[in-house]
Amino acid sequence: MANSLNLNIDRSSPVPLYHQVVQGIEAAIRSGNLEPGSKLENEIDLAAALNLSRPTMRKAMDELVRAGLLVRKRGVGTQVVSSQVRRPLELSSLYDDLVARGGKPTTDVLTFSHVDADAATREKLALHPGAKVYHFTRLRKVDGKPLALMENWVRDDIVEFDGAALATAGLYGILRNGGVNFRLATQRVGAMIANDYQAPLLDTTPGAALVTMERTAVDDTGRLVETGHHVYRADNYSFEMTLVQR
Amino acid sequence: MANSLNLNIDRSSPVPLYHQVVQGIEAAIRSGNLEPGSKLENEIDLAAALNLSRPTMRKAMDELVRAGLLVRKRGVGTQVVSSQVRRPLELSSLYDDLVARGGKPTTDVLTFSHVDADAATREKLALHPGAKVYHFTRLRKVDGKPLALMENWVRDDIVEFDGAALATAGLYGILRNGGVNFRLATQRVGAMIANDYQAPLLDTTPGAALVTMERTAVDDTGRLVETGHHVYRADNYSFEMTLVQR
DNA sequence: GCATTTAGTTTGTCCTGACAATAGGATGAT
DNA sequence: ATCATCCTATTGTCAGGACAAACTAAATGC
Repeated sequence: MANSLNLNIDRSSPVPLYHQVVQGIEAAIRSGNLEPGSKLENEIDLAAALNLSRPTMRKAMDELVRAGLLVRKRGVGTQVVSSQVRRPLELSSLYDDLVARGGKPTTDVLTFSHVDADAATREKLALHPGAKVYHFTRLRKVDGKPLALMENWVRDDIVEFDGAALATAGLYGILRNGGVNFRLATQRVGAMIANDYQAPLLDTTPGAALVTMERTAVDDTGRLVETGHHVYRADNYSFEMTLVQR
Repeated sequence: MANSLNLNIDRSSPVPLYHQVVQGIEAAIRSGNLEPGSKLENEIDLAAALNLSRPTMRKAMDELVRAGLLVRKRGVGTQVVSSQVRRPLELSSLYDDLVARGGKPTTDVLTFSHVDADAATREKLALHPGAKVYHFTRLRKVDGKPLALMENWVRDDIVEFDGAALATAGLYGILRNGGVNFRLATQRVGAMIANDYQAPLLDTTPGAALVTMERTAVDDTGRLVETGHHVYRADNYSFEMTLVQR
């Protein structure tokens, strides 16, 4: 539709050009300026219009395809994907999620200790026998209502921890401040029944459905930094994700 | 570690060069030939060793980084990520998953109908009022044991459906045979308690934990082809995924 | 001995250019 | 009118080069 999408590319900005394009197109889509189903101009013309090379333009569109916002077809063109598609799965913590949604998260630190890692934890974090970890359980509330019960184990050779800090900042925030750059995480989502310990903390009854999530996070040096087991009230929380065919 | 990883690149193959590299390195990692934590040669030398250009080599490594198998750091190098990392989330059906694992899946078609889409379905598939859809429920078993109860709605203007075909082939297989090229899907994973209808079908008791999954799939033309609501026994199934920081 | 600078290595970004593969419509023959 | 063929538009793949930015480690100065 020759929608010339008037983007501003700032060549003096430290933000890479392709990323500026990603942000621009994403904003145009989310604002409705680019309608779902509409066709974009072809790569060559778009690149020329913005004074960019085709590889740069292509890299930007690659990201948007991966994010599930665009669909490409050889010989045909590129199309904005029909709405419904939300943000893809990102490596962010629940705390970040809640802050982004405008909720007011608070955290109760239920237990905090610095202990020898047991066999299961050593396996998950690839630690030597005798290594110690921080182990703690937290209860996350939003606007006073309990949402998640979290149990975590963190290597002790990266950041000095204390229980008080955990009450005011998210785990990932503390680790990032301590110089940890997260790169990837594996997580497993399942379900279980609330037991007698969990139910009162989450303000529900034993036997209620809970969503479970286990996650292990890796930093940019390849270290397994943190592993955790979280449970959420099923009526409050679910995991949404976008899968892209490759 | 100058691990020269002896790959064979076949320039006459229809498989893109960068993808051959992806497959080669992935195989080397999964076979243990490239150990977790070990460092790869730098991009330039690797490209030269395989007689490829650096952009091609880079594209291959990009994919592996996204897949969570490699970690890169400017000025330092590229490293094989510590094991633990399984396959990332892909757009495949449960049927495909089970076949890949070597199980013997069978399917009972419980109900099958061709009906007017209700408001909720029209919203999910972006259909006009009065449009019709195929609606069916299936019970998926592996080696005779029930695993998943699935309820799906499919547009009726793409592929002609009949209940018998569903008993022998997976939904996605039928649609793919009908010319549908899936591109992406959004799904939401949560939990619920088995009710009186679900429990006997899944060979469990009312009140047991179930994993729920809702999915809507989009094809390469942007059409919302299929939406479904599946439930799994929590003791048999969970969703595993790899999240990559961008 | 310690902090600072400097040089080297490696990945990150960006460019120009070229050809291949595919889809879809236009064209032409039957 | 129908079918096969050609043409065009568009994305997919690949090459080679250049410079920037970040990190490491060695050399330097105090």
